[in-house]
Amino acid sequence: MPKMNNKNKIFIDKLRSSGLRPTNQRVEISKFLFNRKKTFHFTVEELKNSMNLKRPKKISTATFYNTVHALKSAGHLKEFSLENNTSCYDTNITSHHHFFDNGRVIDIKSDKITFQKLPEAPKGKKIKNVEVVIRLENNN
Amino acid sequence: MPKMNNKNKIFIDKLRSSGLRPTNQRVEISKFLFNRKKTFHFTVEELKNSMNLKRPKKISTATFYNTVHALKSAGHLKEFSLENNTSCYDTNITSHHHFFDNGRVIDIKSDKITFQKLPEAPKGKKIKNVEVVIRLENNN
DNA sequence: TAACTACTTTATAATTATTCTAAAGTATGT
DNA sequence: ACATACTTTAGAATAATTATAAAGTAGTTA
Ligand SMILES: [Mn+2]
Ligand SMILES: [Mn+2]
Ligand SMILES: [Zn+2]
Ligand SMILES: [Zn+2]
Repeated sequence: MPKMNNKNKIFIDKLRSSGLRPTNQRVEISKFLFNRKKTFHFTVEELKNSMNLKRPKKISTATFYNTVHALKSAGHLKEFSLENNTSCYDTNITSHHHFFDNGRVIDIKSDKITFQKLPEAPKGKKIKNVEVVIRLENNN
Repeated sequence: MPKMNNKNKIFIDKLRSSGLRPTNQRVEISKFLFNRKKTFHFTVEELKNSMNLKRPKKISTATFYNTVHALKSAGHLKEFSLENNTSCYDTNITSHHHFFDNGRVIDIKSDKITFQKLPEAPKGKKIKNVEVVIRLENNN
């Protein structure tokens, strides 16, 4: 068996809990996504391009989509739509908000926005979550 | 010249101010969009299907896209992304918020949501707008 | 280890929303 | 009517995503 790299345990666990065997490709993707200090916002295309750029043997598009979807379904990633109608994934799975600054997405911690007034959910419904997008433009 | 139908003036004006000549197809689209009391949220596909359903001579896809884009660029429609990454257009061009209830989009008037706290824009930037999405789910 | 099985990866095809192209149609000004 | 410019349309092209199916790999068993 391949030697169990203990320092990868956390990345492997995210795969396992997503129902995925920790293959080489998947572990590399998981490390690339989660082995960082700051939130990572990415489209699958961006992820694929940046990971494949440096490697001789490319990981296929399908593997990127499959892995990201599984991680998302298991709750290890959040998904939202960018203004050009592509999916953006977010390694910050806590409830939070975003600045949209042209193409760039920036996290806003949940406690930076509080409400004075919020509407009631329509009859028979309840609120699942509340997400705020603050669109930015340049000064002057 | 075709007799100037005065009751269509408002719909024709929206086209003219979007840089479009008021052709038959465009006037019909403009009327379909704006001749209603309540906000209309739609995708181009939905618009095309519902308008073409009843008519013997179909309006082409390109005409729907072109007309909607021109109206949007002129500020007569707003655009946002649905969760399945398709463009949703909104006849309510005032600043407002939305409930997302499964596939359905419902307006929330701007004054129904007020903030206690909002973050500052990053250096060199200012806030263009703030939009809230409240996602709903069924009770129990 | 060999064989068996199940899961993975990949290239490629298919799909969907959208945009582009270019030809044929229509309106407008003279 | 003629010339010109704008429109409509069918169909091709694109881009993001999903599906397919063959070849590869890993885990298990004998
Ligand atoms: Mn998806
Ligand atoms: Mn568009
Ligand atoms: Zn985020
Ligand atoms: Zn609306």
